[in-house]
Amino acid sequence: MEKTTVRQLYRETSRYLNKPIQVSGWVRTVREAKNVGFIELNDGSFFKNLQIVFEEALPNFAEAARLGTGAAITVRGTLVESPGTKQPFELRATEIELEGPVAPEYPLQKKRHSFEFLRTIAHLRPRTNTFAAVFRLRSLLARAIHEFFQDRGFVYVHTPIITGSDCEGAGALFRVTTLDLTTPPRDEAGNPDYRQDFFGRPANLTVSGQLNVEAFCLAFRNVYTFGPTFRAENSNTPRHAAEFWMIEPEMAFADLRDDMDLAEEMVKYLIDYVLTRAPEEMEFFNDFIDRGLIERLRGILAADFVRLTYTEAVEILAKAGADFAYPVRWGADLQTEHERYLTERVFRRPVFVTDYPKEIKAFYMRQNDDGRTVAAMDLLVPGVGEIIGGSQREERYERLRDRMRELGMREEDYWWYLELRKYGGVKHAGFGLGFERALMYLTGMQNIRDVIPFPRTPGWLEF
RNA sequence: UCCCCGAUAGCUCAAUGGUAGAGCGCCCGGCUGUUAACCGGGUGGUUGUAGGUUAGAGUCCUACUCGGGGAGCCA
Repeated sequence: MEKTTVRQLYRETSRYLNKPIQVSGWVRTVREAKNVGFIELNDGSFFKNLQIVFEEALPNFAEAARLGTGAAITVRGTLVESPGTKQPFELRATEIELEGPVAPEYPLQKKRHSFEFLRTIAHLRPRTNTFAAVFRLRSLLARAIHEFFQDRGFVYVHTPIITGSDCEGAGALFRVTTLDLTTPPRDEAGNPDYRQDFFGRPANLTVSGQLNVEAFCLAFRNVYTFGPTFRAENSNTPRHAAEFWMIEPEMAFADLRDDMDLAEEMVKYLIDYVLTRAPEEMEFFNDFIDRGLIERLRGILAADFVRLTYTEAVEILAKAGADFAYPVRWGADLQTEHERYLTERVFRRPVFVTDYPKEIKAFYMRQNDDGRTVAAMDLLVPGVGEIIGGSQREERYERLRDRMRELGMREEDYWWYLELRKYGGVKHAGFGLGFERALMYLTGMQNIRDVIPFPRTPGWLEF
């Protein structure tokens, strides 16, 4: 008797129909009458369930009828066409073997649970429809990202998780130490003496792999990172987590236009990839999470992304006459309400905003000839907001050094980053894509905690 | 971190400052193919935590914890 998966049964039905097969999985629900019973079985291989039919002739009919939601079983029988309308076929069982019983207090019911409750049982929630779909899509999206870049010759670089620099000052840092925090060794000034710490200096978890990946960019030409990043900010929003994953491509001999071209091509590639490869999951998101999702994503495949400068954006917003809580003013960063207005009301599609004032952007962004803006770009998408932030990098040694001095940065901390500009430095550009934000955009899920298997947020480190 | 709202049975929610309830789940029974199956019965509580006000607190007050919405920071 052939061991099969539910995925195989759905994808190659004719091969298995009217043949004896064996499946193993977890019970989603049991319905029983006096002498016939039904089990919805999910084996983890496929989004949809397999209906098991068992009748009085089954030796352990009573035991099967008492199976609880969550129990693990192996079923042998024949796959037949189903007289019911909700499934094309079903497994007529000749044998049902209990692999793992389930205690009656199993918290997952067949009815809908709130996402807030399911977060408190993160070890069980992947067994629900929504999270099975979310995390299969997460896996698929990771693969799509690698395929996109590797197919285009990009080299995957593992940048360090532990760093000695605070990279661009992008947010609060998690300190990494082996010092005894109750009685740390002290230096002459009475501060903790990091010379005696593991690395002989302060160490932190990375907030970005960008600076490191630039070194590889200037060797391999086109590179990308894809890994975890950590921000110790006390951010309590549906879009922030303390631990998240980021994709950071970097291209040599490329300017801001090339950067936007890559970002647009990538976003469209990812949409097409998940629509093609996970149709059941996407249909589920469309029906139960975000009505209109698929139509919206298809529309984006066909649309050209809008590209406008920060200065143009400010003009549009100023003329809009909308009632903003924060006034629009050249020189101030765009507020969330401004970004949403642009992408959701004015253009109704993804929007690149470029050439921001240098004062509100990072030190490494390339200074424009106007002396007051830098070659930066943010990609704003309806529903999620900022999903990508990128720039052309400052490749001119003196300009970069002077900007760092203006900002009071310690050059010696960035000696190797500056050296990249001395030894064959070329124009180059890249961006950062929040992996979870992309996943939210593609699934319609509205809280980042619900697209991370075991999310870490301020005050929450369960599991 | 700031503003607003919330926390009651395993879950989702009711309860005028006056005896803590319902639906679902779970357990038992019934039902000839079910589809969130259905029908009947039963089970189920330190009302988030710690204080306070009151003759009396789920209800009012304070702090804290966690959650939701918004903002900031950003991906």
